[in-house]
Amino acid sequence: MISKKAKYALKALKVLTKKFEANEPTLISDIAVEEKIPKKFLEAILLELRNQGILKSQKGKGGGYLLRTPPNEVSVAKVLRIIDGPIAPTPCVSVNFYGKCDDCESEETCSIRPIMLKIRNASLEIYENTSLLDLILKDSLTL
Amino acid sequence: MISKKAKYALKALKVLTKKFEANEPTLISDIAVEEKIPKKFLEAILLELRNQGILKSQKGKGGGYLLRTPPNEVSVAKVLRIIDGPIAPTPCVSVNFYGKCDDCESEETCSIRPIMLKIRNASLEIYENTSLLDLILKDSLTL
DNA sequence: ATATAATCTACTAAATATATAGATTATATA
DNA sequence: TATATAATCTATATATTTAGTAGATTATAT
Repeated sequence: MISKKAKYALKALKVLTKKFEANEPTLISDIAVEEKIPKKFLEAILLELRNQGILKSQKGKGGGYLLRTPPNEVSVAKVLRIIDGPIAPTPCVSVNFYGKCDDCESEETCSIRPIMLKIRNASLEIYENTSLLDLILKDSLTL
Repeated sequence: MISKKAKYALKALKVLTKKFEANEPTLISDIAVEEKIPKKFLEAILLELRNQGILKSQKGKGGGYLLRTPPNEVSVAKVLRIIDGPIAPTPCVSVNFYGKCDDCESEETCSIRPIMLKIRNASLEIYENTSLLDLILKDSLTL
């Protein structure tokens, strides 16, 4: 399961994706209301996305948040890694958060690693190749 | 990420799969030592697998745990659902643990649901079609 | 009767998830 | 330059989950 935080992040980014062409900052509170996200919690999420280079922000009147890059250039994988960490099901098959499993003698002989590798590959294939733009395009298609 | 508990469960089941033909009970403590799993923690895991019909047990001397059914009939999906719960990334796309997301107006218009559905399908395809027997067969191949 | 091995009951500690409250800082604009 | 605005920072709070541990009890083979 992805966290509610990650879901909130994707929903917030969806809003900013829809407003990307307009190039006008969007208020945290507007996003919070529109997507039913607790405002203070959303603040922390957007700040994190900004610090990791996904968003840019503007303080004061007329301020708010904007995507830093075009939405087709931001993958869902990137967002999930920032908010939830590893996408892989075990540390030993993670690309960005690799870690040796403390109960494992060797990765070569581990019997559960192969299936976890398959899961990781299948998940990454989808998450890496879906951009924020894709999210709203699919959105339109289902209407 | 799957929990360490789920990984322990799969490793324990791997041991029991290898010993399935012999039809002799295996001790909790033997599995614990062999797979470097805290014994008391493993006890709880095996009990859960037994209560859910994956294992059978025998008390007293000569006792221990055995697989209830042939290992090719037990999918990794079944094990993961018992130990970790849902395989799906969100409640709204879960087959066995479906639940409405409290922040969502409608599942039809949700923009992140389609990608989560894809992830679920890809994961289930792998987890459902991999049995305990497959785990050790792949194991042998990599030796 | 005894040793064995699973089972049951009851905790514990640490980490993570999901937030909330209030003070501070930067900025546009009147 | 004063003011309102809106993001940012600091500090908690609370519940749940994770990953265990300890010790008593029950069933069984010999």
